[in-house]
Amino acid sequence: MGELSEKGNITRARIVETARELFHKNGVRATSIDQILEASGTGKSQFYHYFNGKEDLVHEVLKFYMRITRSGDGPVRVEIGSWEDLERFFYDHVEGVKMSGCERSCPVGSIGNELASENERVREDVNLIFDYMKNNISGFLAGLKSKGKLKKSADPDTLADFCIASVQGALLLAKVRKDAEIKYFGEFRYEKGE
Amino acid sequence: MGELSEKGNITRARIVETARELFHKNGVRATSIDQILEASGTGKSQFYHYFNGKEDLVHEVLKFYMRITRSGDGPVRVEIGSWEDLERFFYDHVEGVKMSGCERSCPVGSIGNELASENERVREDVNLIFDYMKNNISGFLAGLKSKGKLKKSADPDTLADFCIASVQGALLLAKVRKDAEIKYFGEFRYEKGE
Amino acid sequence: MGELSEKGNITRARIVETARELFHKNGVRATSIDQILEASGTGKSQFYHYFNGKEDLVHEVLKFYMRITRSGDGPVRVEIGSWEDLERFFYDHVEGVKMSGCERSCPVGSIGNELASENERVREDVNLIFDYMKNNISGFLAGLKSKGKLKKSADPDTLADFCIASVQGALLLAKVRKDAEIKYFGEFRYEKGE
Amino acid sequence: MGELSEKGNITRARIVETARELFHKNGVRATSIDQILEASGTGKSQFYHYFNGKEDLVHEVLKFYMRITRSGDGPVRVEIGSWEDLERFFYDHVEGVKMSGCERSCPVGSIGNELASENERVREDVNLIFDYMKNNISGFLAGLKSKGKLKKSADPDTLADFCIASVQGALLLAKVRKDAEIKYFGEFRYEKGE
DNA sequence: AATGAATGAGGATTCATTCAT
DNA sequence: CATGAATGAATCCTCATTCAT
Repeated sequence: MGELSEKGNITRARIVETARELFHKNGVRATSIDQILEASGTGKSQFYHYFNGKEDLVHEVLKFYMRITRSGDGPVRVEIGSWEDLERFFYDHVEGVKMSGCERSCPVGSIGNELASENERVREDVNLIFDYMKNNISGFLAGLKSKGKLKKSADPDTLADFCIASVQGALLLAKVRKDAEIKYFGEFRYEKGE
Repeated sequence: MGELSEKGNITRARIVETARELFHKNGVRATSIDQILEASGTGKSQFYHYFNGKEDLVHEVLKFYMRITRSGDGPVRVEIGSWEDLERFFYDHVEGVKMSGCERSCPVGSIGNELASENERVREDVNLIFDYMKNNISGFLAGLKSKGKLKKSADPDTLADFCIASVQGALLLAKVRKDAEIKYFGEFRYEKGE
Repeated sequence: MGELSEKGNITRARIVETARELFHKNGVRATSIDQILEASGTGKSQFYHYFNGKEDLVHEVLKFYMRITRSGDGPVRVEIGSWEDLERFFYDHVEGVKMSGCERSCPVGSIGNELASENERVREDVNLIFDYMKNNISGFLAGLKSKGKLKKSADPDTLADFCIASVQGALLLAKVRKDAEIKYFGEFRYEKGE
Repeated sequence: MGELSEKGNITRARIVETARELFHKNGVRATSIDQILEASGTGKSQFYHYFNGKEDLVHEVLKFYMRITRSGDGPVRVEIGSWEDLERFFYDHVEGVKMSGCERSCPVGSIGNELASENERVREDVNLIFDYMKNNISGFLAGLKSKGKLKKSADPDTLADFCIASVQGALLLAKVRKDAEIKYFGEFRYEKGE
């Protein structure tokens, strides 16, 4: 019933998944299409049947990240309803880094860092993902604030940005240090305090 | 009197400076040596007279960042002796981003993000720079703590890491958003409070 | 039914054949890949579709020589069943040199001479070809000896080596002299005598 | 009294000696001028003060070989006055190969093989050296013949060529096999026989 | 939907050689 | 005699992409 056959979808998905993995591991520019096709066991020009080019593939990878971020199927759960959820949001990220032997930072942030200045669509894709997470966090904080459970001076938007930035920076540090011992996430807890 | 003639040093320095600029603007992989040589007005193969290869050039660029970080000649002053200094440390970074029209993040962090996993020397170079900044900050905080001017629960090392990570993440966010309105740096101020 | 399509094989074979010719004429290092591709009328980067690099191409060329040596399809017939065959083995080589205007020596020996010290695989390839020829000769001589038709003191292996070496050296001399008047091959005949 | 100062001659000689060594080890084309200058500790463009170019250097190296061949200062003594001398001529060559771990063949023959077809002067240089050795041998054999100590059917020139070729081929074989066990040189002894 | 051959521009690097001092 | 910076063509190789089947 779909516009693509089942098998086609599978091939396509395999390409995206392999690309996602290699982009995360080595970066976008450091990953050639040939590499992706070989790693995914796909014939050479299947690629151009499913995608318009490398840029399109990057877009698809980012769409994938957006999807699992929204659905909660990914390693980072971003539905924030409690301080515990927020803390878990931090530690989900850390777990991801640890699982890679601390050799990778955030896959979305990395792509943003590498391509945002030269590719507007990529920039927007990454922005959307960051914004989605940020809104989830600021929504939670705004709720707290409306119930008087947050310092008056605290601005939910500002703090949510702070969370996103801290996570991105922390993962980069972990990669550069090859060490994911991140202690400062606990600092955010102070917000809770009266 | 130097080990290299004056003229040689000039050509070499011009290459490093141009590379630094282009690496920051477009990333290392996105910058070809030809581009660097053309932009620096250097003949085609002077490059290999002065450097062993691209990796060597990246190393030189990072050494440059280390040098200006230590000497304080760069846009970011990293001698921290007061809360004002710390705040200025944050805003120096932000200014750098704004000056680029928010199209760039931290040049050092970017290189780390792009190459740390594939190039151990680069990883170490970036690590050294981060550590230098971190130590300056934690030194200041430790001084405060010893004078009882910091919360007992606060750990200088942890908070210094937090500062570095926040800055790195904030610059990435600014780039992805094309907007450097970063408000949360003020949050760090709370440490001062008793 | 083959593992490569017919057309692909043709392009690939054309590259190998052109390389073989140019390697023989000018040497391996003196022959650039661009030259090969231009001479074979192949698009610039087809080469890396079929070969892993120049070394791989040299290997293929040597495999080709091994093949025609075994099959007897080449200019040198190496099945030795009589003194006439052995003599012909010498003169086949000489004919090859003469046909090139005495500007080339043995294509296999040349490659060995140029690359054996830096490339183990090439060394082994050349060695295999020499050994194949040597074994054919020593087999013939051993047969003679068992029938008492060779001097007792004569060692088939030693004499076979002698044949190979003489041919290689003779072709080199012919090239250096631009003259293929080689008379001494007749000397080997003496073995026959009681 | 010479046209070049003593020091100049030393520098020049050092370049030639280093080139000779590297040409023998790796081949002429595989040896860059930079390599030679670095290995000889010579400043970059001293080279063009003493030589007209790489070709000129090759010529000088071959002249060096000619000189030590004539003078007998080299590893191969080429004055042939007895069967023992001739045998020694063979084994001097073999010793040279063994000393290099069997990784090299004849330095003169190698250069001839690599460059004779593209460089007439080199071809002539190599030819001269081969001819000098050949004449020494044929002179000895002619003397024997005139005294009736050689088979009537034996032609001194032909046999001398045979000697040169055998040596060249044998050294190539030794290199390709990484084994300098050469037994067949004894075969030449038969000439002595009645 | 699939195959893989073909394209050609561009990337990093090396080289022999010349020039300015 | 000596230094080493500068040149630019050439070399090997990779890449994203298109074409023919």
